[in-house]
Amino acid sequence: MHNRVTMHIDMNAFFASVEQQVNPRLKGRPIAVTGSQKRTIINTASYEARAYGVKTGMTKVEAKRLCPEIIFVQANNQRYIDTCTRLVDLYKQYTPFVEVYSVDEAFLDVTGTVHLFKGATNTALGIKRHIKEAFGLTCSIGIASNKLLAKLASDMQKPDGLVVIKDYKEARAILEDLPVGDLLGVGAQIEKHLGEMGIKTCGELARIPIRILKDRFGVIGERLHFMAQGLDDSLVIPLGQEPDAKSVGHSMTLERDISDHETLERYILLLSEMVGRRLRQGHYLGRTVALTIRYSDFFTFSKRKTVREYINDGLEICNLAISILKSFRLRRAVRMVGVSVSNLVKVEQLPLFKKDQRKMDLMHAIDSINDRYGEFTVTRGMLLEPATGPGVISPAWRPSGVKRVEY
DNA sequence: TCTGGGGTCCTAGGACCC
DNA sequence: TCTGGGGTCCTAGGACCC
Repeated sequence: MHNRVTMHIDMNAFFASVEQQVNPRLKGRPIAVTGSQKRTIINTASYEARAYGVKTGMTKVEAKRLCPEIIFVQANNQRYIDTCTRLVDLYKQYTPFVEVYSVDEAFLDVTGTVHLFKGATNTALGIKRHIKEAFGLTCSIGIASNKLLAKLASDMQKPDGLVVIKDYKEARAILEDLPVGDLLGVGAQIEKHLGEMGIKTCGELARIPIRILKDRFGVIGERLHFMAQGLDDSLVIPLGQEPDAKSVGHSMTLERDISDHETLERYILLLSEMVGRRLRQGHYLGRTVALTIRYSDFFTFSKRKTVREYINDGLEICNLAISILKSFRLRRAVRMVGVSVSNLVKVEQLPLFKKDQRKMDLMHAIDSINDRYGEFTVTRGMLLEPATGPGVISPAWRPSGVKRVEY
């Protein structure tokens, strides 16, 4: 078991705080960042709004009911991406081992550098002050000997927190009464199943023999056993060393439910072009295309098709997706449609055949124009009206590689 | 103006092959 | 003429994360 000085930094109410920084009128007020679409949800609520019970995932109507004076702000993705990128630059002044866990969270392995900043606590205080000065933002920092405990620690004090878990003795004391649901990887389902076994806290979980957990929960049962004791040997994965992507996809909830194939196929083309472009940007090709459909009653399912050749052309992706659509009968109006490509390979070298080379050149030319002037300046025609793409950046966004999405 | 969007990992079952 | 047993590839779906 490694013992690394690990830090988890969690930006407090990130999107909302950024907006309050940019627009002083919003400071101290209950605000909520939402998407641009008609059917959107609360992405982040400011602490002022959270005091009224406003939470991520709520509809605007719900939020308004809880807090009539709430101010809705449309997400500015580029702003959050820029801030995140600059935050990472700041972290790099403290250690080269920075893992961008999401747009508002990062792990830092500072084992080798804490001595330069007079210890772990002072390093964290320095980072907090540095962020406050440069961005006007607050964060919660957790420090411990591994990622699991560091993340638990950063969760213990919000906003503007700093919690250090010094050793395993202290970790065990914290874990003893900690609800199992607070562990990373324990969601509502597993929590419920554990509850049925009479296990509510990590302390209780730690005393269950590993074999029982493994029989009941499989692979994740083993992890539960170790996590309940504060043990975690996963390493901080520094920027640029992330594993290759396994899938790339886009989906969109339509403004209103639709039933006709023709309209649906146009959305599928739009989504396929978006996916293809991102694959090419990341130098990926894939051979499995999945089509996801959500009906008006929220029933959601997906069907996929695997082909022999690797592809990353939007039109080819689209053709496959449409052939999937045609392979079954729609039972209801469609609320959401998604296209994703998996079974990916990363291609470092250029294609072998002249014909393929020309096709690639064309696609790259189109891509570079789109890079400069925005998505869908140039398309293969017949696409939908502009501004139909996703409105809010996913919190899982990362500043490098294929996950880069800008609209 | 009911319920977003981007991912990962795991499981289970069927087809097919030797 | 009562039915093995691996292994791989593929599909579908669920649980979970931010």
